Amino acid sequence: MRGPSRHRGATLDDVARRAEVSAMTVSNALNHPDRLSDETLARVRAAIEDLDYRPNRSARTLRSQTSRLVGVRVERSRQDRAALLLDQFLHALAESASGLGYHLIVCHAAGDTAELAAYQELRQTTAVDAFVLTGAHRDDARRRWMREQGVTFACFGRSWDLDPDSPGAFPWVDVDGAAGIRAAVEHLAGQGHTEIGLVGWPADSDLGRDRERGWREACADLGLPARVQAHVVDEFDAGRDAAHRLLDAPRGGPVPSALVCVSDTLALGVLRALSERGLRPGHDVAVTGFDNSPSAALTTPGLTSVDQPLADVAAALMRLVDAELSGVRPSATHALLPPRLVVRDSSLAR
Amino acid sequence: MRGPSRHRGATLDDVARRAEVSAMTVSNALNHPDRLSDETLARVRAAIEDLDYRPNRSARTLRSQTSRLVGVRVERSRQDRAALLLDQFLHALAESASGLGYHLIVCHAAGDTAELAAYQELRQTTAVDAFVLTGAHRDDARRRWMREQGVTFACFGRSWDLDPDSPGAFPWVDVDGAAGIRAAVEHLAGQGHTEIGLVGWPADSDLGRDRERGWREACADLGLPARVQAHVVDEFDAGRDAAHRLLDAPRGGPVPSALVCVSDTLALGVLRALSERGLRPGHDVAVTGFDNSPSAALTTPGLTSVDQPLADVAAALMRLVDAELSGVRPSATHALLPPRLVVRDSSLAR
DNA sequence: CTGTTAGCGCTTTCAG
DNA sequence: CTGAAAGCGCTAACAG
Repeated sequence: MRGPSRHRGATLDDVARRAEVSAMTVSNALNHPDRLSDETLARVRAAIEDLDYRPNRSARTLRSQTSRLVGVRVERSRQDRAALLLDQFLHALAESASGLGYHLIVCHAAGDTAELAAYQELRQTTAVDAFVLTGAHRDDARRRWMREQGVTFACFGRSWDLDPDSPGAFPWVDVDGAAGIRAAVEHLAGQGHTEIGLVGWPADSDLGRDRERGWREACADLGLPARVQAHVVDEFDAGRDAAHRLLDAPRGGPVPSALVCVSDTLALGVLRALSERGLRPGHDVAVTGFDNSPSAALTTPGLTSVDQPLADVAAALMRLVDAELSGVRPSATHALLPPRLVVRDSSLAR
Repeated sequence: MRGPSRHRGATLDDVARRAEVSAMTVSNALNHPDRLSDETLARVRAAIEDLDYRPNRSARTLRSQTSRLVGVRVERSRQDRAALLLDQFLHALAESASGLGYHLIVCHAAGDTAELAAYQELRQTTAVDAFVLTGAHRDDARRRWMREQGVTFACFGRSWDLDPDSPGAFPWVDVDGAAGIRAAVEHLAGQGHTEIGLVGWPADSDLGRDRERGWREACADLGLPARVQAHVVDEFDAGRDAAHRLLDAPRGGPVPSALVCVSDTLALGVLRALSERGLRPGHDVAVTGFDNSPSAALTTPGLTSVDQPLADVAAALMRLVDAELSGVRPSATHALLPPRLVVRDSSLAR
């Protein structure tokens, strides 16, 4: 029933014996099926099936120096920030990886130096083929290291400081933050809001500047002022404080009736501030977030938020990695995916 | 500077040559340092250092049939449930693993059958040493499979149907749910509540029954009635509907002034219901959750919740796995860890 | 305490 | 299109 089962499953030789070919032919059936005649291929495949044969990754890696393992760092989540979506992203990445015959190997690291050390260790000990990075910074030390080492990688987060066609360009996938914020602004304008404020990140954040641009451009297109704004770090309390400041309308400035936030964390902080001021979200001040984190759906009132297509991001990243590892010239080395606004009560008057 | 660096780092032979010993001695320096004289050990270690040598996992695995890789499944998170804490748990697990010289390899699976298939694949192709399972069920097919295959594993979630000393017992780590709910009830009683209701899971959930027991026992100890209760699936809307039902006080029954929920998902649903009824959380009806998910801190008002010590759980799980793989008889094959109540505004009168 | 031999399971290389 | 030989880097088993 189970064939000539050795203790740990069938080997290539077992399959070869059964199919009455050499081990090499079985290997070719797996890796270069085009090299075999149809008849032989069918016989080998039947034998593989019969014996429930799976190639041993260690042996393969040892010989071919390629592991079909992709490294990914998992960061510690912070209680003062909405979920990092790691849950969804990692699942999606694992799914896409497995669809292409890869597995994910996880590493953790406390800081930036430790991150590189962890990657290096994974390269040296485990022959990891590639890495998926999240959150590209400008002038990212990680991508410099990857390039130096000649390691394949792809990044969730675009290259802000490099032209996509420049020699330093690297594969990335990102979500169009400006478009997401624009959708939020348009939705709010459709609700009749005319003074739409922004709660953004500090100016040194490329991601934040991109999202801010969406706000500014959408307001301009709609003929609305884009003047009420705050720029704070991505923390709950910072969002809360910012809302208080903006709603206090310093120096008799305009009072926003809607606040667009560049993250759910900030938006949730804004909702807290509204509560503290006795204002009703949606009714008195409309609020939108970004990320569509689990909290957005579960808080009360529900938080309107920009949903990132994480499954698509993950799939695109794995395709890029696979293309590079396969030596295929991919049709594009980067992708900017459109987000989708999920409307909930925090931005509706009733 | 970099020694006789081959293309992909130094090998055992490189180190052996440099230390003027045999390859075997270098191997022993790594795996059985007690077998070497102090003098030789020091020389080998210096050579390892000099060459920045790291053992090749594939070669080691191929030869010794042990990979120091631990498999863990990542599930898709659901938008209608509070974060599964995968973020925090996975990071903690990765950290504990790396402290003991292991790495985590991720697998995904759509259903229960697919899960076993994924584990089997990881065993056959990648020689994964052990698995960490989450969420044990009664009569769990996964642990039966693990046992049949002779695979090492440890489970986040206790064995409900087996005596810890019975032959079928397996290593597990869990959080004491009853104690967590008890803490919530005691806190509410301390706030003056005398009719404390429960929003629990269906009776077929062992985990839910355990938490319910905490409520029942705490109420009994405090001389309070434990009579208002609902049992629903773990979804936001189910919690919301349950709260409406309980607060409608069917048949003129008692109206609870506090609701203890067995999950944050349910508690967040309850908060939504309060809002729909124009009731103020904490002031009119106190609410507590379980998990201390990110949403608990970020919703308004903040949700009082039972925090699970995930870092401790992860560390204990990896210790169990390591003990079993090392053939060490562990001092205990399971651990029940105490949770900690985090009090926020949802359970405070002001 | 240290070294020799052999081979884990696969794929690269090169011949047929 | 198929196969034989060799060896990836390491460690188990044994010998000295």
